[in-house]
Amino acid sequence: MERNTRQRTAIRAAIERAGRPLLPGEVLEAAQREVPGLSLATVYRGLKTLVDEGTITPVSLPSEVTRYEVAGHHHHHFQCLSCQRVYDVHACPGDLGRLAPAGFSVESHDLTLYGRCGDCRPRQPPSRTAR
Amino acid sequence: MERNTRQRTAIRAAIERAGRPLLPGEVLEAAQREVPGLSLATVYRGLKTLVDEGTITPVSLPSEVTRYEVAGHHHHHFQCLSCQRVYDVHACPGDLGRLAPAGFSVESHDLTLYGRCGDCRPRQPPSRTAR
DNA sequence: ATTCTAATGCGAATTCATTTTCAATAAGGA
DNA sequence: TCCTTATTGAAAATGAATTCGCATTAGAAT
Repeated sequence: MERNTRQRTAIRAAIERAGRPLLPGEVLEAAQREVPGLSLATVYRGLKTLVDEGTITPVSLPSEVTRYEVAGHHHHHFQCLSCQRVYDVHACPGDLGRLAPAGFSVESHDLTLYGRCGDCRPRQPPSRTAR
Repeated sequence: MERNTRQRTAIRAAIERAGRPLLPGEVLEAAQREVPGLSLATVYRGLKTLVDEGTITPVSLPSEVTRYEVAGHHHHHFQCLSCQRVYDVHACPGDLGRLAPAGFSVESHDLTLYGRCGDCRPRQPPSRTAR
């Protein structure tokens, strides 16, 4: 039977706190604040368990290692071109079936936006007249 | 200086003929019809050269090995859930910047549709009355 | 408290796409 | 045709992510 260990709890908590998809390494770093000795192998084992029980879902973006986030409803992602972090986008263009070639049926879609996140976007420099 | 070898020509031709992004292995298989002894290492070398000279572009989809297709304008992709082949989608929902969280700036986007391609979609079964 | 065994930490081992090494081959200019 | 060297095939080597082996630890049921 499955046990509640400190490490697995820390892994789950790290992902819930983040509110965005985390890389295995990011999960390790975050969860180590709670369980210092935590190892990467245990993170992988924990991620697998949490995915199996439906608590979290894998998030795969082009050319990126799979991240993990709390399982939930359909949404998309935004990746910052500067810090590479991934954020949820709770909006969806919807009805994209019409874009597919004739004779093809569309069942789902993935959308990734790229740009600068709030932290990495350069602040609006003060205008000359505003000084 | 760069030489025109049979193998590199076959690699380029295979990608042009396909009209869709190909995996290195698919390029190998297709180009071997022209150059039977062709090796995968040479395919990788050829792909690199063709990317560098701007003839082809890499196509990366979530959880998928990078494919290659003839370089061209902005478009998206469709992956068949049955045969895993990838097709071009020459349509775009456009203006997705509004979907991003406030304070984020969007520079580009990737969209992948999933479903059944023309070859894999089950034919409309004849209706009972049509028999 | 005792017991059973799932879970962990660590390092070694895998996996698999891609790259490199190296001797042999073949473009293509002279 | 001859020569230089880019290119190739085959096999070995990489590199990075993920998994596994195993002795040890620690949940949690009794």
